[in-house]
Amino acid sequence: MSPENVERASGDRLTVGVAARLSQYLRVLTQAKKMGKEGISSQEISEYTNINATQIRRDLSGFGKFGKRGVGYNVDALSGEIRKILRTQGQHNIALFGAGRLGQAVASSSVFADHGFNIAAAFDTDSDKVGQPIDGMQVLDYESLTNVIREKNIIVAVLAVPGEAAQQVADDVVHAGVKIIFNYTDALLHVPADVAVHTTSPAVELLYALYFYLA
Amino acid sequence: MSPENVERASGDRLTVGVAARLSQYLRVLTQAKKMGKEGISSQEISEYTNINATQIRRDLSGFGKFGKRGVGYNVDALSGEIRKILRTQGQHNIALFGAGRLGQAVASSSVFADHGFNIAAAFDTDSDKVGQPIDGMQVLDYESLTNVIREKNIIVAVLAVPGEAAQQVADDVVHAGVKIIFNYTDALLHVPADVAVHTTSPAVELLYALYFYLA
DNA sequence: TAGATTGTTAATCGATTAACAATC
DNA sequence: TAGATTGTTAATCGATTAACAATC
Repeated sequence: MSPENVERASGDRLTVGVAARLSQYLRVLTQAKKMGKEGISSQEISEYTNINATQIRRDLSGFGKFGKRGVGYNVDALSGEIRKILRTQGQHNIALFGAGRLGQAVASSSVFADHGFNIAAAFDTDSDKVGQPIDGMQVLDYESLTNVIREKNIIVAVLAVPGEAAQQVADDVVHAGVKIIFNYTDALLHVPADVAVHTTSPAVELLYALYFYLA
Repeated sequence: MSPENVERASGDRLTVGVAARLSQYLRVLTQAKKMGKEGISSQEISEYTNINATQIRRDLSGFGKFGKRGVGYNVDALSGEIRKILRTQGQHNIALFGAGRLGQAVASSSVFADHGFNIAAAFDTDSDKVGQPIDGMQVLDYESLTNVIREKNIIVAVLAVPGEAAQQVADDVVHAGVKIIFNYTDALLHVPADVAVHTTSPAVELLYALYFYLA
């Protein structure tokens, strides 16, 4: 083991860049496995992530020799190693807010389940939606959020509500103990410093892809 | 103007990093305007994007002096400047594939419209959905995609179809001339080198947020 | 004037890339 | 053996950060 590996193994935090890239590799590996692929090369991962193949090999070799020269990486084995590094081998309960079309789409998708995230509760303020089924669960009354979040030890909230309601929901879930908010709305959310907000912005990614197409 | 500005103004391509960050700033500015904000500081933009405030000022000052010391930036003016830099002032037609819950959620959202993207056509293979209204349009038959894409000069396709159908749709839209694919499915898409694929992966972002929460 | 925030520099750190020996 | 791909080095480039004068 190189000195660098010893440091890493001894529990240093990953840099933001490394953690983000490892997560990307895991997405590709998870999907590759679903598609029945057993092996994969750094070049293939590169094509799916737009991350340089040398960078990928460099990131991985910082934690061990996971590949076979001339062959590539084993999909299952590499997935396991990355999960270990990211310490995300367990299941995590998450809460979904908003049982509209977007909320239903999120609930019925396998993207969260594939990565160990279990939608443990879904909430809506609309009394017509409360009690209705959503992905095998019942939509819960928004008023019950604090108790449910505490009971089920939920630290991740997914916001699929109207933009106007987003800040109120953010305030309420933070008060109940949520530390990570995944924001599907376009609202700019104010949260305490110890809470992380991730906002999806498809249009932003398009803008930027378009620049490189037009230029 | 510094030599660097002269270079930029003369038509050099932005680096990937700069273009990505400018797009982020534009998302915040667009939303800040919606919320009635007239001015904004680099510190505020930093809070919403998780990009360092010095980095933001540095990025912007490479193109001109857009701010006022002691005051900050004017939201409208700065939006305009960034749009100029990204050359995305016009309207762009995009095509939506899949009129299920996710497709409907995408169509009824304002995220694309806010940034000048006009959903000019929506397609589905399900004959029950074809002809039905979606966000003021009619869902079109999937078979008509090639003609519609060429007629409306569409270079961006948004995929909200089942994962199993994604590669076929990608092949078809590429054949019709699409250059940018926004992939909401979990499929790993094979496309020619001149086509850009952007895959949204909420679970990946959660994984990585969770790492920093757990560590 | 006092407070705030930009624009800019300089130093450091991490990402990117090409190249290639090692080895499957 | 021949071909392929990893693991690793070294050089370069861009991102990050602290610091602070300029100035609103």
